[in-house]
Amino acid sequence: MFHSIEKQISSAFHAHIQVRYGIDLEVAIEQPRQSDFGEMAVPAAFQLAKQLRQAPRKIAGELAAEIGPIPGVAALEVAGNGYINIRLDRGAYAADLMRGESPAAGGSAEKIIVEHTNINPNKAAHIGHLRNATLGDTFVRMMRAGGQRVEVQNYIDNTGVQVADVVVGFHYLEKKSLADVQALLADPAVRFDYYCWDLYAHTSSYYKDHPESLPWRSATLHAIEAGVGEVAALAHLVADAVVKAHLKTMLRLDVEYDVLPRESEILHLKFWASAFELLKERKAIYSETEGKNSGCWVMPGLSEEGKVIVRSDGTVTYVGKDIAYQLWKFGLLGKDFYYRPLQTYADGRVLWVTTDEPTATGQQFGHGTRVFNVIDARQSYLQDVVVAGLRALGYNEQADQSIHFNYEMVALSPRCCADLGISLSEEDRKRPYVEVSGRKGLGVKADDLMDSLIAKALEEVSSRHPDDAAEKNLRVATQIAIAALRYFLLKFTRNTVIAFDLQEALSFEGETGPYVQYSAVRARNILRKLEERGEQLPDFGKELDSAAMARQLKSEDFWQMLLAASKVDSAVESAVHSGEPAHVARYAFQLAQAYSNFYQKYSIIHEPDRERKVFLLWMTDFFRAQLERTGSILGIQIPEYM
RNA sequence: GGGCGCGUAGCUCAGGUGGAUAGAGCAUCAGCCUUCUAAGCUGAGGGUCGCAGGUUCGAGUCCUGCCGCGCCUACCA
Repeated sequence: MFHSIEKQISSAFHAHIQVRYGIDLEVAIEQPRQSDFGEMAVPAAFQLAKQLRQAPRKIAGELAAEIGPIPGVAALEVAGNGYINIRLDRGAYAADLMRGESPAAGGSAEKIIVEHTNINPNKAAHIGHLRNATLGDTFVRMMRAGGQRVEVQNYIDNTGVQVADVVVGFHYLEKKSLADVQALLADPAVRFDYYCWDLYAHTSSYYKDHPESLPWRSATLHAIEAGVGEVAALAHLVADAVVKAHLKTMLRLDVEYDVLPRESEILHLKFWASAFELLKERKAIYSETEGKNSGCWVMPGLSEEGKVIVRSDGTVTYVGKDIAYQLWKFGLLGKDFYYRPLQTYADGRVLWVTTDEPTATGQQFGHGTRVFNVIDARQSYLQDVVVAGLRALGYNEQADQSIHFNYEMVALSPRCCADLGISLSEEDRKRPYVEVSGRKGLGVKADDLMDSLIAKALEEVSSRHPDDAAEKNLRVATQIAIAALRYFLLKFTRNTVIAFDLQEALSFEGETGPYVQYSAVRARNILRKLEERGEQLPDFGKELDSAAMARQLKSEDFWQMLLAASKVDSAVESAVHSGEPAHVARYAFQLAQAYSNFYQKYSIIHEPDRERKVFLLWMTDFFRAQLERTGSILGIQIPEYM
């Protein structure tokens, strides 16, 4: 609503300036810092001042006097040394809001692919993975809210070194057979992903103490790549089981995917071979004959010595496979996966996984026009190599549409390490934060964190609602815990290193997810209480015409609140544009704050004046709807009670 | 050495394309529950926006240099 008026005003000024001064000016609309300056401010006079060689104030005066009426606008005022401040017609604005907005047309031909989560399937997910998944999932929700077509991919590297290391742990260190590991999986007392977490750390430290055992790793990798024998079967067993655990962990956060492209299929379907031919044919890589990279296929340009794509032993590096995958995402590889359904989510969405066997499903993925790779900032260099690869192949357009949606890592604060009983080296203790390391087994497991949050929320909920069923309280506590976690991970902008602090993450007060939920729950409570008293929710359309709205909105307080609540779309759109889910989180908080304030200040159900009461109820209902909508974009559900 | 990022209140962080008196949460202090849920609300204190220049009507924001911190810079992923 707010957004469409902004556009109207901008184009009205644009047209007028074109006619009056013959200047084609992109008219910006700002929001005044002080609310009593009006709802919008046009700084166009400043921009014109240079070209016209006149004082901004004088130009602003001319513009305001001559532009004529603009629909929805009540008044134009010249202020400061050249701002034109705009006051909207409040009654008309509110009446429009009540009528409901015309849904965003959207529906462009664009198909956006977002790849996120991408956890190596060799251990339990940790807090760093949660930041990735939450960021990716929220960004997807933001774009889908704007009517975009988005496909979510979660890449599974089920044949890599990390999986191999856990297999080494089972096979060489623990001397477990395939059947032994199957038994382990069947044992309900064992959390398999946690077991692997420890085993991975164990194997890593074993290599360190016994470097002579490193050939185990390459032998295992070769067996996995060849795809035969017990070791290969073991690798599949481990990876599949851990993937299943990750999906379950992510589902707790309401994170869903459309497809899991797996490295094993990239291997078996020879995606790399196609990409390799393409790269050679178009001279994007060359065979190095001297220096330290002698015998390798190298991509030039990125560093002095170039980036090795194919090692001297003929095996391809990770980046090479990534280039093939990126080509596939754009439909440029000339090859495709086959797919089979893996599971169906509660909302009906089907999750597919790649396979190398032809299937009759007719399902298709990929062929995107834009690709977002949600990958942490430490991998910027590799992402640059992938994009450079596309460019070297002549795919400049796709290179431009390949976006590394990067974010900084989650580290642990020293206090957090102390709380968790993690002992630090002398060196680490001096640092502002400590990097999470799967290899060292250093980190906070995602499920443990969620469990702590739920336990804490449950304590609160049951003390407030001792009479409600335990099962119901648990459901509410879970919703609160997840909201707290998602909000915590989203409130930081992407390039901020999160020094994870348990105390802070466990907080449900102030700028948190539960605060947002609480505000919406209160709004709902009022509407419910009204019905419990035997009153009916008024027919707002009938009782509040624009004249009534205008009377009520003479109150600056009400007007400012309504204005704030009507900006969901512009907030989300600008957050999509800047690629910052944190901006949506912040907006949700501001919305909640505004309603909390309103709730505290005005008595709604007990308001004696009928028109005012109906208006207050309408505001309550409007806020409720806007809070729920913004919450759902953040992946935050509003509980029944709190 | 090179590349990227960061430095804003005691702490943790926001501050689209330069714009009006630099904001929020936490913490601290002082108030508000017989009245729609106190996971809340009101108020107070707290700032040389790392430092120094530059660009202009105007700089936390743009440019240069310096200082401090982090990440990356593998024939690991």
